[in-house]
Amino acid sequence: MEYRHQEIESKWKKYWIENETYKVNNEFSKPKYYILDMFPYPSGAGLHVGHPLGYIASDIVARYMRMKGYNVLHPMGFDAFGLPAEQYAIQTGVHPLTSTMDNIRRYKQQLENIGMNYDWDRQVITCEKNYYRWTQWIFLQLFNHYYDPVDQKARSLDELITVFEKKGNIGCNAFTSEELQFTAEDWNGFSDARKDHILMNYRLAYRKESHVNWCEALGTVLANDEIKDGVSERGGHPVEKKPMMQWALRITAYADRLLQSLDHLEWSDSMKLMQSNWIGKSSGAEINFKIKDHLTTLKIFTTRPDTIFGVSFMVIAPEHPLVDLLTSNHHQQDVKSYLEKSKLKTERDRLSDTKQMSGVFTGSYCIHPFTGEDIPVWISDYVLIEYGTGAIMAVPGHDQRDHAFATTYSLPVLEVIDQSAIPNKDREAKAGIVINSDFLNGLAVSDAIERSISKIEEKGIGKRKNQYRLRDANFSRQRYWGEPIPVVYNSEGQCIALSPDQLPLELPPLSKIEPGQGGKSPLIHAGDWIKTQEGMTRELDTMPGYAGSSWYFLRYMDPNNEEVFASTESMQYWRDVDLYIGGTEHAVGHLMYSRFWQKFLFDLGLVPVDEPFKKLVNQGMIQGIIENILLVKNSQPGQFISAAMADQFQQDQLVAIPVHVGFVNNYNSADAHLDANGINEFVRWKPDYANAVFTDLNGTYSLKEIPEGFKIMTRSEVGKMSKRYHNVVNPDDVIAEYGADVFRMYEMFLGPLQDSKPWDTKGITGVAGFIKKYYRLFYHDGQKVLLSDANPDKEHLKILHTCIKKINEDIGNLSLNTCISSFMICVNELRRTSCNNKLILKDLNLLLAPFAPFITEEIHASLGGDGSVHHQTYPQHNDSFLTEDNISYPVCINGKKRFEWTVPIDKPQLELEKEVLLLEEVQKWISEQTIKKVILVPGRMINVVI
RNA sequence: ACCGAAAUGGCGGAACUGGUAGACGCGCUGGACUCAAAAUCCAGUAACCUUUAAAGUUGUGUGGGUUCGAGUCCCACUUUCGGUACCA
Repeated sequence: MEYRHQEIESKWKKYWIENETYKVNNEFSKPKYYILDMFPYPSGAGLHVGHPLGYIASDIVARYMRMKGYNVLHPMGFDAFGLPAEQYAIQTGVHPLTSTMDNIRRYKQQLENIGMNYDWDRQVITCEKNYYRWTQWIFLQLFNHYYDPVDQKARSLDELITVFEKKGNIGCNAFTSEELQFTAEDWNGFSDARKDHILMNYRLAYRKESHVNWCEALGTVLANDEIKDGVSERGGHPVEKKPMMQWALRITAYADRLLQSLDHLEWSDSMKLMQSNWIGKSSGAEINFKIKDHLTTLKIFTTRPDTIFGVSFMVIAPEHPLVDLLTSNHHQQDVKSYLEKSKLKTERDRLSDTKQMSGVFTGSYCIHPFTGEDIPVWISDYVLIEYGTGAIMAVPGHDQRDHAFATTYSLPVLEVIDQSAIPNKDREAKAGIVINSDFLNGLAVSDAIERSISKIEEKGIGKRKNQYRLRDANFSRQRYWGEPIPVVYNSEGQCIALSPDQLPLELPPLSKIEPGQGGKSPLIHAGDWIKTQEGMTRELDTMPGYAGSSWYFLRYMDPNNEEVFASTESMQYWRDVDLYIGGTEHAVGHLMYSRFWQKFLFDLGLVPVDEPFKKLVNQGMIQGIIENILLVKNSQPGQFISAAMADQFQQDQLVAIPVHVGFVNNYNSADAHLDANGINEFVRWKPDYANAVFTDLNGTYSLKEIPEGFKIMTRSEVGKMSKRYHNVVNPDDVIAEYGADVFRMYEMFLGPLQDSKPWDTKGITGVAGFIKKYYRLFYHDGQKVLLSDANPDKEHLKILHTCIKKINEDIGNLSLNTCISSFMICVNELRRTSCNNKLILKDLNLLLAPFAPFITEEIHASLGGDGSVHHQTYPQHNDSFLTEDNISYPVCINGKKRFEWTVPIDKPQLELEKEVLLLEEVQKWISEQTIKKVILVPGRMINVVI
């Protein structure tokens, strides 16, 4: 009888639920281990084979740690608010809550089929009000706190108000985005609205004007994802940047701490580097340039104040508030048309276009603070309004892009650093001696930077400043399917937060989801909900996707608490995540926001540690194969050509249309194609192409004329597995065919956890064969094998303990692919030596349990074991079983291996060195040459150098 | 454009701090069992040169370098993947 996985899996799934095998209690006497996966967004396509890669790995580690005696917290939940559900609702009318809950049910079932050991009583769903109530609560805390950079912590806004009442803000260090000064008298005289406006500059959750992607034709704000090639993906309408009042989180207040505490984390260096580059700290100076014939100044930031004598023009961003003021009458037209062009460009385009610079002269000049010369002010979109002050002093002599710009518009290039003594000099290198620069002449760059800053400060025209690339996080979405922001506005537009006891502010039901006028969120249609009884108006924006995911790991510690987001007691015990596994796609966004929230909550004394994720591992992505069919652009009625003919066309004449991989024959191979059948399926799926024609090397045919054997080759590429590419592979079919244990082990066997790889089931029969062989150690022809109770012999102990040692080491390194190989080797060896020893096989079964939870549970029971196999103690190897008598040395001549030499393991090194030279194989190579030296690495190799 | 990662047989991959390149598995070839097939088991399998063997040569994306010795370290580059609200 073969191993019948379906029967056995459903039997144990049921047992585990009935016996609460995976129930997690706060057992404070045991050491804790918290292992977490990044929870999924429950997409309509279901769980795909890429998700479980990390989930299986963490499931294995969780089971392993439990068998090692830890109290393991390994929860799962759902990041349930998001754009796709809303888009689906717009298309189909199905309410996001309905579709989301359906998807969650499906995901849960799929996860259980894989044999995950989650305690579902701890599940967190971000769109449920008992969860988002606390997301709103944390938002209120952010709203009611400011940041004190001196004490490096968040403080209550009430304290700040008291200070303002007594002393105004002069000499106040609170972190702020406005440099407005006022006295206590000023403050006390301000209107409520004015005070409210000023406090917005301090709150950690605040409102400000930011730029959004506005699509006039669709009447809505678009996510970057909804824009392709600068136009809306839906309908291809133009998209432009538009300023709108938006909520934002003042993450920049925490920039330094987010950077500093990276050092203490067990994250990969590349991950820390990405985070640190994202924060992007740079130091330099902020300088105010006088504007000729105006009273205002132009504030710029530069990291190279040493090159101030090399400034030949200024550049401001097209969105800069001084654009109108600086544009002279004569230049109105040019500026206007330039602004319109650049509005349509995405930020990425603006940064990518480094070869083709564009800009326009304003007609105005700044005055150089030291030379008094006139400096023309230009507008260019290579300067971004969101970074620094949105304006720069351009030094084309020592900055690549300024140089490109100067060349394009024939502006002067001044050299102020002598780099003649520097090899491989590059324009931007901070090395050399300053020249042509008055008081800076003769100084080295680093000294000149210091000197110039002191001079600038002395003159009162600027100051030393650290600048961060990180910018405040936009927290507003003009969407329905997100957490409502718990604030209301009075008739003067003053913003008033709800009190915590008014939470949760529930998302009102909406029968129809569509944007309101002027880009308002669909909540505008929520009728009574909008106005409170007191005559206030509710905030209509909702929170972004990352709100709920910024703190969910805390809720798992105490998921059903009604009084607080999690009790102090439970947080004291679980503290932080010991191992966090998730994809690199969250490298900066989610991980940065979570760290920020954690630090904020830590400042408030609400969590015991200020970093949430001690150790982080990024699993690779399981990619899909995207199969495309090539359409000739602008062809009527639509001509598809075989990819074999693509070279007969210009690249930009063809459009690749992703087709459902199910239609493609020999998918993911050189012969991937659509045959007549596939073409028919394709047309049924995309009826727009019913009249299209299909061309291969032999001719062009309409749908009805397609001859026998006709093939239209597809173009295959590797990419994300996603609903939008119609290439999602579900684990369900694989599990139905081979069983969950095989699926789990195969995903691990594919390669290192951290690597990305395309999904392919080619090798799965190897793992299936392993499970069958394993089963046959215990069952043969439907009969239980009679196992021996004797003491195990030396050979079998060595086979087993070699494996135990390797598995323990490899799980520690998360090298789970090599674990699978080790199991295969072990089982092959035991079979080769016809092992039927019960003690050996029992330990092997324990060893395998975290990887193959079902079959090992079955075998544990059949061996008469107590309770669940997953509650047993994990085997530990014994070195005394692993000793060897002999060792085989590779012998190299000049570093190249020539033969192997087996010697007793305790042979002294000196003897080895002597005897090796006498060997026939060595003599052969020496012949007439002399021996220069012999290198012996004990236990590893011998190299004879001649 | 920028940040990060990766590249090893026909394929997925192994090789811990520089020390036997290709473990394990897939695929392929041959054999055993079978009337036959499936399943299972056994053997072989980097390329090249010698038609066997032995021996040898070349080989870890490309080009250089360091070293007795490089898949591993250094420099430059190519391609692929992931990310990007954002270079001062």
